[in-house]
Order: sequence, then structure tokens, then C-alpha cells
Amino acid sequence: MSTIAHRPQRADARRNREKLVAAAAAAFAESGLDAQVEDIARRAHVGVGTLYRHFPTKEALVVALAEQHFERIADTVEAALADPGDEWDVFAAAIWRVATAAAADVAWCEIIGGHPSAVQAASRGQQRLASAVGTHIARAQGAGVMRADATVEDIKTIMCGFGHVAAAQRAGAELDWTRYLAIALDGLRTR
Amino acid sequence: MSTIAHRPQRADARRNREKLVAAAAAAFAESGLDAQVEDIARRAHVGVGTLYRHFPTKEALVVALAEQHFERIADTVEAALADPGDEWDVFAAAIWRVATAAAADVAWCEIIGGHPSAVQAASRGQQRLASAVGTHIARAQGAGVMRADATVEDIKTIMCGFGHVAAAQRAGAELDWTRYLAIALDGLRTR
DNA sequence: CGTTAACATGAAGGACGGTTCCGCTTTGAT
DNA sequence: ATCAAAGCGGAACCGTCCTTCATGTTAACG
Repeated sequence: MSTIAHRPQRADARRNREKLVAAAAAAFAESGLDAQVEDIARRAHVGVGTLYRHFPTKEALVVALAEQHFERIADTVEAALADPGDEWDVFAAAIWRVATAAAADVAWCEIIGGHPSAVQAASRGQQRLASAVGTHIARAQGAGVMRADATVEDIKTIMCGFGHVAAAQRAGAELDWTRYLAIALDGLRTR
Repeated sequence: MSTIAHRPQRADARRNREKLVAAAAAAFAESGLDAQVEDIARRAHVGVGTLYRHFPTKEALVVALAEQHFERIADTVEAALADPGDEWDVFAAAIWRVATAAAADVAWCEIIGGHPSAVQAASRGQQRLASAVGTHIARAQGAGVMRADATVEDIKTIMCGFGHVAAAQRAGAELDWTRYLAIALDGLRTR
């Protein structure tokens, strides 16, 4: 077995990769996960071939973006764990923060809403997120402010619904994701 | 202006139309709204051309099915109005009945979840449904068992989320629409 | 500089799925 | 039985997108 001498990645290639990720984020945010590959390449001022050099498939690009999204959500939810306030308020505030960020981005909505492949990737961000949410739940239940039977899966389920409602609203339906969250969170709270 | 003598629709044509609707319902239930036209025609033992003779577009077929779905849902919700039981229980039972029927059918989920074109048709079924739901809400609020600020739009929103959760569950996601409904309905109830 | 491997390009390829079209068949009225 | 209109079939058409590939370009290293 010999050591293969890898030439370092070329500087322009790295730049292009970053431009592609940014362009994809923008295109997906605007048009949802079925934004066209050519549009993404155009926004990055790059040929489609270049896109395919960096990502073997459009799907791979989506997964990369999804992972990025989940990392950010996990950041938000983990950060909230340090907040010393009322357990319920802290949890609810974190959810609202995540939802507000997601609602402005069609792709987030679709990913949170459960895009088949992006979700199946049991990725680091998702695991961090699940763990942080679990801690929030345990705390809130300990303080008696969250229904005792609530689970991490319940939160996932609610956010899945949220993603779709927000996406539908963006698409013109007369819906209000704000009401959705208010009601769902109330349903999660102890009465 | 002369009276145009319309020859009555031929018997075989009527049969084919019915077979097409049934086949479409089956195909959509199984594969969702993006079931293929050719598959629908095949199930109806008919050529695609025949399908297009009866429905100018795949979309038209979807709208026809959607209208049928909404009529049925309206039937269920209207029927519940005659129930003399506790206002909340009656309302909740009607929602559960609708949800249970819908959860078994991918197309129902997608339509309830807010399929763009099928929803925009401010059709008879939808109007009946909205009106019946409005009556339920007014009654429950009058009895003090539903949050005072709940609206028909809130129910639509919740069912939109439901549709997506149920569809995702059918597609293999580890979600539980049962939990979703339980929590959302709790959030709608007076505490 | 010169060399070379990595990289970029975008037109062409290919798969997929809705829709059209025209020749053939069936119905129903005379 | 005959005929015209209505209906039927399904191969071909067409638009849309993702992906590939042959060709030209560029960064990095000696």
C-alpha cells in the first residue's frame, strides 16, 4: 500500500464550491428544493459542469444544504439550553426562533417538512438537535410545564406540519403559520 | 339563437368516465397526486386518449377528485352537527373521523394539505365544509370548551399540517399523525 | 517558463411524463 | 341494414430537467 500524494485542492475550485453553496441556498430559499440546477449554476457564475464536479448529484447539494440547516437549528436550540429563564418560555422561544428563520426560506420549510432523502441522513446536526430538544423536554416536564407524554418525535411531527403550513402560506394559501405554532405549542403545554 | 340539439352522451362513454374516476381515485390513493396518467388509464382499461376526452387535463381530474373528497368531508362534518352530545366531543370526533379516512389515502392527504390548484377552486364542498366547521366552532365556543380566538382558518391550517404529516408517515417517516392530532386538538381546547 | 493534473464549460444526451392526433370502432337513430 | 356522429386507442410529440462528456483553460510546482 503506498501513500497517494494528493495535490491540495486548487484555490479556484474552493472558491467555486463556496459560490455554489451560496447560490444554491439562495435559489432553494426562493424556489424551493426543485429550483433548477442551471439556475443555481448561473447564480454562481459557473457552468453546470462545475456544479457536477463538486456535487455528484443535485440531491447531494440538497443534502449538504440540509445538513447546514440542521446544524444552525441545533445551534439555536442548544444555545437556548443556557438560558436560565422559565423552562417553558425558554423552549417556546427557541421554537419560535427556529420557525421564524425557517418560514422565510422555502427550502427550510420543505426540509423541516420532511424531504425524503435529506431527512434520512441521520446526520450530526440532526442528532445534536434531537439531543438538545430532548433535554428541553426533560427540563420542562420536570418543571411540570409540558405535558408528561411529550416526546422528541412529537416535536419533529409538529415541525413537519409547520414546514408544510409555512410553505403553503408562502405559495399563496390563506394560512398563518403563526397561528399554527401558537396552537400546537399550547397543545404541548400543561394545563 | 337556435336550440342546439345535443345528442345524449353515449352509454359506453359514461361507463368509461366512471371507470376513469374510480381508477384515478385508486391510483391517487396509492401513489399520490403525481400518479401517472398512463397508469390511471391502464387501471381503467382505457387508452390515454380516452382519459383526455373526458378530462381536458390531468389537473381537471385531480380537481374532480378533490371536489368529491371535500363533499364527503362536508357530509361527515355536517352530520356531526346533529349529534346532541358534548360540544367538544362532537367536534373532536368529527375531526378524528375525517382524519382517519384521509390518512389512508395519499391523495386526500395532499389535497387536505393544500394542493395549489385543487384548493383554489372555491367549490361547493369547500363552502359547505367551511360553514359546518364554523357552526361547530361557534357552538363549542358558546359552551366554553374551545379557545375563544379559534377560527375556521385555524382548522384549515391544522388540517393542512395534518395532511403533510400523514403523507410523510405513509412515505416512511417515523411520525405519528395520531399524536399530531391529539396535540393540535388539545391546543384548540379551552384550558 | 514548462509541464501536468486539476478544473471549467455548456452543448448534447437521455429519461420521464403530460398532451396531441388521426385512423379505426362503436353506438344509436332512421 | 345503413350512416353519421361520437368515442376510442396508443404511438408519437414535445417540453422540461438532470446528467454526461469532449474540449479548452488554469493553477501549482519544479
